[in-house]
Amino acid sequence: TEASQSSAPPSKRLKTKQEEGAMELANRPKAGTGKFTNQNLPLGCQDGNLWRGTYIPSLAHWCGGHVDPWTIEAGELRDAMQVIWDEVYRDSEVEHFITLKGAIFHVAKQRLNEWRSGFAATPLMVITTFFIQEKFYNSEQRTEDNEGNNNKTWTGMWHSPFILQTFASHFNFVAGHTKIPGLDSENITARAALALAATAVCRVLTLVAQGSFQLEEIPVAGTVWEVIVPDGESFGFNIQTWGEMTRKLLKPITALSDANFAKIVEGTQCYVKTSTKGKEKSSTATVSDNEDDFEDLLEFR
DNA sequence: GGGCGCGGAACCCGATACAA
DNA sequence: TTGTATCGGGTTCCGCGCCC
Repeated sequence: TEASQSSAPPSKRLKTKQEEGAMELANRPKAGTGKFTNQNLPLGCQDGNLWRGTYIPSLAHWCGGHVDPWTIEAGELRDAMQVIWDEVYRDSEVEHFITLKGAIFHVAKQRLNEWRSGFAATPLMVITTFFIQEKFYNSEQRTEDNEGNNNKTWTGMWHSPFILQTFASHFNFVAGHTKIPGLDSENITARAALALAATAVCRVLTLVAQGSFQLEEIPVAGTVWEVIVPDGESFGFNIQTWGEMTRKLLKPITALSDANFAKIVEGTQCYVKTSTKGKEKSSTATVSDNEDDFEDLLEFR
């Protein structure tokens, strides 16, 4: 499988011990909170770290594939969950029919929310690091780049380390995903994830251009920086503000040849965490300076 | 090498904020 | 109100360095 050949399997934290307290809880949300938790999942599905180590990555892998990740219809998501479930737990005793009201659906959606919020958080961190390292933050340049929502400025975006690093966080999240024949998962190419990554970077640069992105130095031992972004729908990473951008980007990304897309993925590999050896320090040291000569969104060289 | 301790990443959950 | 997304931080575990 492609997973087994990946040179960088960032082996999710392994759960060696079995869940002690997960014994006999009813398939019902915890009293009071009304929220499902892992404890409500079918007994045994977390054994061997299958749930977090395989099931969730496989689901995110599917979500990052070719569909608009903002608008996956619940029924369609459920169906995909079911197919993945049947495959991941094929050899174990754990059978389950997933329902829209059940624990699996809700807990998995929670994990998917965190998957998507990772797209929002990564470029914040990356670009913050960039500003600090390059000491750009206090210069006036940050307001000169009023690229905003202008798609023209996004030509050749595959070269941007910001986007590649953000894209890489997707591969870190889905590490451990397994082959799901029922979803043709081997041919899923993370195009939606790239669209999300590009959108997320665009969001942060837009915040910077708007002056909505504040860096504050926290006076403690050592130097700690805090990123401050205002609350509110227009500043967040959500479908209302960024769904359209994602959809627009998804079109040309979908139209890319497999070969060219593979080149992009290859470009992310230096940012994908490796397991043990050759632990690449994912610094931003390779920020390039040739951002001016992009001609076409789809250009490759 | 093997045990130990530390630092930090990953995972998860409850609280909170926000939307329907 | 109920339902959903996000935040903050507690807990667990990994990986590394240190000492024996």
